[in-house]
Amino acid sequence: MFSKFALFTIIMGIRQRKEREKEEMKKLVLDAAGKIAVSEGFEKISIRRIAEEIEYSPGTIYLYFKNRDEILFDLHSLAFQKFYDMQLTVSNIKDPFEKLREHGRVYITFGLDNPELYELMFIVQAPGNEIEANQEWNEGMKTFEFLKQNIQECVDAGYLRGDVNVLSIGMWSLVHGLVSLFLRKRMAMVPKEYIRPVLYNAYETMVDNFRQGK
Amino acid sequence: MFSKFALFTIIMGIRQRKEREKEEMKKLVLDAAGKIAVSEGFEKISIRRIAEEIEYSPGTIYLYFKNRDEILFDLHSLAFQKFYDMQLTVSNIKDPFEKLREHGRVYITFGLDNPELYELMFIVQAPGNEIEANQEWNEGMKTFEFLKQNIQECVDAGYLRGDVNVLSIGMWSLVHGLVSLFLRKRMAMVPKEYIRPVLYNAYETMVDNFRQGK
DNA sequence: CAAACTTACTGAACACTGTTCATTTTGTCA
DNA sequence: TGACAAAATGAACAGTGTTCAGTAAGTTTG
Repeated sequence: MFSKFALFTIIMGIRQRKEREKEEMKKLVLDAAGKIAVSEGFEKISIRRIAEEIEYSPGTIYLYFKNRDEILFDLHSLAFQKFYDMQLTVSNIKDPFEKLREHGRVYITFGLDNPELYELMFIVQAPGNEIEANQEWNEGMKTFEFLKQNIQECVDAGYLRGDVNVLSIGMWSLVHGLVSLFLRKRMAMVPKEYIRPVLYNAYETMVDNFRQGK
Repeated sequence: MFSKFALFTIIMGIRQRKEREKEEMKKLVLDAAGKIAVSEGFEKISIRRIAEEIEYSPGTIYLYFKNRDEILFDLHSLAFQKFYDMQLTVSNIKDPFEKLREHGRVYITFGLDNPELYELMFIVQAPGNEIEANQEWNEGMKTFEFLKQNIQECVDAGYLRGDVNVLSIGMWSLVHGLVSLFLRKRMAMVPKEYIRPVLYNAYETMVDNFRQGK
């Protein structure tokens, strides 16, 4: 017979393996869902379509996710990781205002280059339901805090005036408005081939006019 | 036998009545769809649900609309009419900048007071598909032109600097961003009971900082 | 007025969707 | 190998948009 300690170790080992296998299955599902989103659009992510992709039956997916919304929420979280990495690249810009300018450009670029991810992060209903249910949104808050920091620096340096929270919401809404109106096909006044320069131009015109002093 | 003229008159009379009846049926469908949207949310608008509401079979609806998207598009057009009426109320404000300020407030108010209509106008995919297919968006352009006029006045009066088209896209994106982030539950940093004042405040802080000279 | 024609409408059928759950298969341990 | 537990299945339920052969109602003509 095993000692109490050895038995414990074995049980914990099994538990860990099970846990690992569970995570691997979740990853399999999320990868498949992500693949479908990128190649066919996020609205084509269906349980049956994922099941087909990973060669499991539809019912199996429900052993790892409570419902479709949870899959979309997890996908949204992964998208935020990717976005956050991109966002961090502005860190090495010294001048706060120049940093803010680039910050917005990076945001718009991410939205235009990763429309399906952007939809999941900021437009699609499903992740919003989870956010509301959980009464928190760590993913969104983390990138919002990063923006706030930048805005705080701008206020401290005299580039901007006003409450940092309010200014951050305003700046975020500006870039989100630009990207989301385009993604949802409400930028009919701009020919498709000019969208990118026009969005950058609109953002920069706004942010430059916004600059105080100097 | 009838004279050629009398015969023509009769035929045209019938054609008109048929046309009228067709319009009435369309109105019946759109009213039902609008009712469902307001009471249960736009995503609950289904052909079967509308059919039940108007006491016709689902198939009948397809004799008056080519598909569900067309119903949502027509609903979106009706919403724009309502919005345009509200938008016009800022016309009597003399000072261009004061007008612009109020313009934005009216926009935000409309979005918060009519979330389902706002979704259809600026967020939901379906009307966007029609916009893209038709290569035009009269409804959106009309209200955009009205905003542009206001911005032009602001530029002429020295309140704003820059290209009118670009400035208009920027201002529109700002207010759309504020409203749509909230409607899609991405304003987690703001407690629900403060949403209205915070959105107004964010908008006004932005627009006031934006003001040139003075 | 009745027959012929036209228009309006129906509802079953097709191919989808998310989700549940009794049943079966697979894996583990004594 | 037998007993138990865990994992996976796939049929079933209630929905969705859309089509179309068939029926019912309305209109025109002989």
